[in-house]
Formats: sequence, C-alpha cells, structure tokens
Amino acid sequence: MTEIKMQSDKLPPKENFSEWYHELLMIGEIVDNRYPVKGMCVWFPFGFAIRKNVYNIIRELLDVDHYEALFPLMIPENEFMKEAQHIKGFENEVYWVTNGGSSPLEVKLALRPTSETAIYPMFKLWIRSHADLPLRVYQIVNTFRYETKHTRPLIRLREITSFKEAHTAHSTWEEAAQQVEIAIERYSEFYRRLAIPFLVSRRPNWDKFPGADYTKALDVIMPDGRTLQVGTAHHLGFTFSKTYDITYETLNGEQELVSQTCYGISERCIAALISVHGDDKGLVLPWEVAPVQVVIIPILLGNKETTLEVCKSIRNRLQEACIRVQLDTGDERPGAKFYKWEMKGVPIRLEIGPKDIDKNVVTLARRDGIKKIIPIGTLIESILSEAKEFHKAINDNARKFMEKNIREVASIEEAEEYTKQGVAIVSWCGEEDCGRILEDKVEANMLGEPQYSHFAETQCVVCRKMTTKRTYLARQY
RNA sequence: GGGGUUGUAGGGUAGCCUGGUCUAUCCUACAGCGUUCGGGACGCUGUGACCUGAGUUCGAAUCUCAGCAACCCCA
Repeated sequence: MTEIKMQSDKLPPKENFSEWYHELLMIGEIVDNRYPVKGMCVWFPFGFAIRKNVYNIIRELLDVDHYEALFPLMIPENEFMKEAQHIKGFENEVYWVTNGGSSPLEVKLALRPTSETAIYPMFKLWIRSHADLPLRVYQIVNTFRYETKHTRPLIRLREITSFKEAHTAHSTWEEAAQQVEIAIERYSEFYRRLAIPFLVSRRPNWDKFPGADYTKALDVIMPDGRTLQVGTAHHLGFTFSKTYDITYETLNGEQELVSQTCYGISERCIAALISVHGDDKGLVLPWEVAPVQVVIIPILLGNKETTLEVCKSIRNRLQEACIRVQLDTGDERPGAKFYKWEMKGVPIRLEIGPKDIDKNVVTLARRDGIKKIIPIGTLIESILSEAKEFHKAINDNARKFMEKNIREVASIEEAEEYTKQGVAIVSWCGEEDCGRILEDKVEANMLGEPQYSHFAETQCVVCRKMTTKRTYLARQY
C-alpha cells in the first residue's frame, strides 16, 4: 500500500489522462511549461534529444526526394495578404511585428503561422521550366499562432517550435494529387517507426486547409478517447500558383500554372508518442528514438571494483555497437535507479551484480516488463533482438488500444454515446448539410472519410440516401 | 466563444473562510559528511517560497480590484 502511494505521489495514474500528461512532461523532462508566456514551452535537453531522434526519421524519409531549406520567420504584409482564402483562415491568429526599435515599420511583418506566403514568392523565382519540376522542399521551423482557445503543451501552442512543412510544385493537378498520396505514405511510415497506430481520413470540405482543394489527415486516438491530428497533407490545386503567378514553360513553349501541395507534421507527434506508449510508471520510448536505449545498473555488493570494471567494459562494447548506453554509477540504491530510468522510458535495462558476474550473465529487463538472464558472450545480439521484440510489443499494445476505441455504429444516438469514449464510424452520404447536422447532433467533430478502406452500401444516418461512404466522428483535441 | 477552479521553496502541499503569535507546515528535491546498495535506504548538518501591481487596514500569504499565468468543464 505504502509503495503504491509513494509512486502515485510522483505521477498520477494514466486513467487520469490530463493530469498524467502534464505531470509526465515535467517529471519526464520533456518540456517545461513554466516559461512565463502563454502557449510557449521550453524543451528540456532530454525532451530535445527525443525530438532530435524523431525528426531525424522525418528527415531520413523526406531527404530521398526533397530538399531541406530554410525560409525567414517574417513575412511582409503585402505578400501575406495576397491570397484571400488563406488570409481568412489565419487573420485572427497572426502576430504582427509593427516596430523596428522605436520607429514604426512602413510594411508590417507577420510572424509565419505557416510558410506558404513566404515560400511561394520564391517558388515564382525558382521555377522557370518543366525541367525544374517537380520541386519538393521542406523546412523544420517554429511558427506562431495567436491561439485564443486553451493552450496545451505540445498540442496547442502559440509558438509551434517544430513544424516540419513540405511544399511541392508539379506540372499537373494529377501529379500533385499523387504527391498527396506519397506524403500520406511517408507519414504512415513515420508513425510505424514510432509504433503509433493512426487513422487516415479526408477532411470534410468545411474543415480543409484555407486555400486547399482538399485535405487528408492522420489522427491518433489519445488515452482519453479524443483524437489528435498529427499530420496533414493538402492538395493546393492552382490556388496559390494563380495568386503568386507561379508558372513554368512547357515542352511546347507555353506558360502554365504549377499545381501544388503542402504537408506538415508538428511536435504533436511527440505528444502522441508520449501519450500512446506511456504508462503509470512514466515514459515508454521506442528503441529508435530513446535518447538512452540501454541503461546499466551496477549492483555494488562485495567486490565493487570488479563489478564496476565489468559494467564499464560492457558499456564500451555497447557503445562500439552504436547503442546509446548509459552506466548509472550514482549513489542511489538500485531500486531508486530502476524507477528513475523507467520514468525516462529507457527500453532496456541491464542489471549487473556479483551473482551475474559469477555466472557470466547479465539480467536484462525490458520497459514492457519482460525480464531475462542473458549470457554476456551474445549480449549485443540479444539486446538487438530484444529491441525488435520490444518495438513489436509496444506497437501491438497500442494497436489493441486503438481497435478497442473505434467502432462502427448505426445511428446518430449510438454515435453520440460512443464518441464519449472513442471514435465512431457512421455512414454519411457526403453532403455538407448532412455532415453539419451530424456534427451538431452527435456533439463531436467529423474527421472525415476513412481512406483506403471499403464499406458496404447502407443508408446515410441523416438523410437515408444509400451510400458506401463513412465518416469518423470523434471529440478532437 | 461561455463557465469554473487555482497561483505559497526546484516539485507537491498546510495555513486563507474568521487579517496580528507566520521567525510560514509537512513530504519531496538539492548540497555536504558518514553508514548503505539484487525494486524508491538511513542518520546528522545545511539550502530554499507567500505570482505581479494597485487598494482597504495601525497591520495582508490571508480581504477587494486589475494584470499575468496554469488547469478543468461546456460550445
């Protein structure tokens, strides 16, 4: 009893999701929300190390056929104001720089809420002929939105610190549509690498990106059953190329407008990572992104020097094998160290004491609770194979949770009931009027049509027209 | 957009209603020394706080107002 109490003093149970989330960000040293500006957080070094590993995966996936670039934070008012639909979507959330020192600026500067209007005037200069297409660039930057709703660390911020935005230009609308599919596939691969299961849907028209022809998005089901949008891909059609006059010369020597896409992922992916895998003991980090993959806890009984020597030589071997390893030689007792590193989500712990050394083994404990005795001779192989199994285990666990919290329902009433705990799938003819009614009556948001799955024909739950279409309904973050 | 709750050491709290004895409680953390170490050790010593501003008052952590910040619920 005492033990449970001591633990809960440090981290509330995960069922109490909101409290658990906020506490874990702090105790797990992800971000510090005490910075005295609303909606702006500080990354702790440990959180930043996770971020770095996670974003390296994005880089790896995009670098195949994208160029990483960097555009300025500030956008002049005249460029920003060119695209009417786009402005309408952001006008109430833009920060403006109006002064340089004490003198007012002749042209106000917007802090980018996203970078279309910074990038596309440059695209106009860069793109001359069909040989320049397709053009694919991305950048990882901070963006600013004056959120009036309640801000939440990593989820709803005024400074988004880690916005990965890709922008592409193509010679045809169809090729751009294909690029949207490629983007969704890259993002899917990204979330598979993080062992995070997700839903893909096509957003309803009233919820697409301002200026886009259509928007597809990835959502993750959070522990409280609400969904978090963790990636979007927009087909921009010709909206921006018309506004910014981005044309190319075709093979026939004619000038044509480019068709464009953009797609983005923010630090919400870290919020999902923490929320999906974490448990009552703290973080659970996938092997690939854990800043510390293996921690060695020496058990200092009897001949301490020998134990430490063995620990050090094992640490060196793991380092040589490119494993991110830490040997904890601190003064705490082993039990205290176990709890500490479990909080930090370290996938594999090695306990090494006199008994292990006598038998030429180590005790290996996985963050998901599996404990084994491993011969020192084949240690590296064992660790790598355990790492693989660990990834599979947390992935399966996350998938089970998602499947448990998503269900097809047959009526508005059932949808209303089910969205209190998870994601409902309902039949919807696709008409905006029905969609609005649906959102209104269910008191949840429509994520949109599930992609890459097929459904039997049935009646739209609102208008009773026959349809094979469905929509996800959920309470959204 | 609407409503609510809160702000006391690095973190979590008691005190606030009913102003004074608060030199502000306890847990944790941190620093030093010693004994310890196979699932949150112990002893001793030490460090550290009333969100900001204005007001009421002889006197404010405590009451009032404003600001800033955080959290929760509803749309």
